[in-house]
Amino acid sequence: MKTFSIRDLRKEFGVTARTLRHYEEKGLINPKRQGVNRVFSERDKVRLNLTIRGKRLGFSLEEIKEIIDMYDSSAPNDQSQILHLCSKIEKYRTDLINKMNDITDTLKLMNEVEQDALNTLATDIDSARAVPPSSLPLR
Amino acid sequence: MKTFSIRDLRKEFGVTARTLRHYEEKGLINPKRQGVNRVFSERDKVRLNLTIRGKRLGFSLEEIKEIIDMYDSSAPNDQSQILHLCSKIEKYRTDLINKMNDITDTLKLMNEVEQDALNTLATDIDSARAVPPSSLPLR
DNA sequence: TATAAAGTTTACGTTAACGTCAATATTTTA
DNA sequence: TAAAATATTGACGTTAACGTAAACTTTATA
Repeated sequence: MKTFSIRDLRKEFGVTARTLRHYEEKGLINPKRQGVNRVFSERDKVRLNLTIRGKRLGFSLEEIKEIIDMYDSSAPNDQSQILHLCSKIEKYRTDLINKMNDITDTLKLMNEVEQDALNTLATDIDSARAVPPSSLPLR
Repeated sequence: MKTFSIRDLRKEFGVTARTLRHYEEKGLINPKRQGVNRVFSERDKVRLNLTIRGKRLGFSLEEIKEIIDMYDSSAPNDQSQILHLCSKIEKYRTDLINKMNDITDTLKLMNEVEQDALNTLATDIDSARAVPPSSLPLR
């Protein structure tokens, strides 16, 4: 199994060592040790990726841990735990769908604003054409 | 023009008075005054809505201000300002599209986890059926 | 083998986004 | 008109998510 140093992860993910240690403290990643040094696994990389993705979506580290713990461990056997898992999924699913709608609404608005701006630009250019420099008074 | 008290907004948006004052300090809303009391306009409500939407998407108040200032003011006339506006829109657009992809990826993962869990549940039920109570030894 | 480079722990610092409390003013209701 | 409710301005407190600096150990390199 491949392993990675803290330097590897810093470079690959563009985060600081402090951030990685912080994520370890919060249980988001779980590097092994060689003596005192941290040794990261492929699993750590996957979880780090999911963590960064979660951050982009505005989730707290606590929420992110709950989410990636869900699909990290294999499906639970206990029936009540399965139902609990499903209800958590349902919760985050509606949250994500809401965010999705927020995004499409925002994109629409931005398109309108952009069109407005570009129209103004086009009008400016047209009116500049209508009065070419040669027709301007020479002072 | 309709106006609204701080109480109105608190109730309608489920935020505290402190939050509204904070948003005012940051320039996200701009209530007028009647004496010392704040009087909010329809425009304030729109901007508050956009602020809350921005927060759901994980933007900072500073970013949110930049965004809603974009489509709050009418299209600028100055050509360089129009281009500047368009580049800002482009920046946020790619950001939003990235978030969109993050969301769809996350939803896919969650669907898989849920299916796994539900399959486990179904298998449990089936195996329970395969050995009906009547066929169990009576102690 | 001296020395630089990389990693570790400990612990205090910082920033954003409000929370909370005190003191005061105003406004509404009994 | 007295009491209760609502609002305002400070101003300090809090939490999350790291930043930063010191002191030290280990590892790699000249």
